[in-house]
Amino acid sequence: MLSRTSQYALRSVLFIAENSHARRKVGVGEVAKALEIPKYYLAKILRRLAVGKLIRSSKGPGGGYYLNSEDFDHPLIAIIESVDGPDSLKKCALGLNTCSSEHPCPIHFYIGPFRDSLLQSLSEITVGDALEQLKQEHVFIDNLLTGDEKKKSNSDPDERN
Amino acid sequence: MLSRTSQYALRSVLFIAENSHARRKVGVGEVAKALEIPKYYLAKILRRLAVGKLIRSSKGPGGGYYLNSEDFDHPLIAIIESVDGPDSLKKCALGLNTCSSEHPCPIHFYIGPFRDSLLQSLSEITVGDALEQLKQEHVFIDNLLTGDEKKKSNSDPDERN
DNA sequence: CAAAAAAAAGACTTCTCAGTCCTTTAATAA
DNA sequence: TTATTAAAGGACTGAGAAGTCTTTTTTTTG
Repeated sequence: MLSRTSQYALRSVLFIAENSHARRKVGVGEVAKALEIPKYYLAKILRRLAVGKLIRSSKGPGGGYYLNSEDFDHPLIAIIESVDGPDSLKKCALGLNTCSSEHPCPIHFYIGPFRDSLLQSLSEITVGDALEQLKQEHVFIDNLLTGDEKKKSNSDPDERN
Repeated sequence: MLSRTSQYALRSVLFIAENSHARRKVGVGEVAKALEIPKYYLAKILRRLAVGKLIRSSKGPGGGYYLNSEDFDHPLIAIIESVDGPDSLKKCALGLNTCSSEHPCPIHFYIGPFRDSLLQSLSEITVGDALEQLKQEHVFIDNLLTGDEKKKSNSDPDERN
């Protein structure tokens, strides 16, 4: 469905969004540990995201990754395409290069609508939207690994971890 | 979306269904050529399908692959799972092993419904259904490669090729 | 300025999927 | 019963994704 790389990317961006701002950045190690992603592999992914201007980075002590306000407006699809290449979702959808609405294969009929609406969702939903959704569900992105739900009573997100 | 292997598998089963019966079997070479699938790779896939009792095979002269009447009742998902392993579609959907309705990630909300209906479609639609669909569209499965539509005026399917 | 901290860069390994080829087994037919 | 035909089985290769490690660059701060 989604490559592991783009799953990592999506989760990381959401985690960084939850846990950072221009004055409180998060490092690769922190993200890797929280989301249980191989650290050095994650570093590469974050670099690609930073090059694509989907997240920000700064070097040196106190450095790390963070989002600025515009970055919350990127659609989720941008993150996927940034790490997996453009059209990665579109081209892997059917497999038949000549399968189309004019020459539909039976699979086309079932998969087509699914892929289209998935694509539309991912293009509409922004990082900010997704974050909002998490908040409404009282879920932190890094909780999804263990399944234990942190109480949202702790006010300062910087205190987590 | 679907692995290339399961795409090969689906198309092959439909092709075999269209072009064979217990007394007129088709060989790997024939399928491979018609569907433009690497022959030796296809052989492996067909073997897995045969072991999974989704298609039949017989050795020796006049041998090859074919479907018997029960085989038309298998849902398409069975073919996919037979070659890609069980739950291949379910588990690749989100990537998060603990993502569930109780602990939904934001992607879950957007992907979930589509994936569920896709999964349901693939579980409902049988090989026979898909074949019916093709017939209604006046399409042969091996036409989907080139896009040129064969006229369905030729009555005996054995005559094709 | 020097030391430390963190990302950036790049070389390298590992694993899985896809694809190829060769040998063996089983079934048919002459 | 022997030759032929086709699947079954297994060894091997290649490409790309995923993962690891080391060195370099940049930035901060004492």
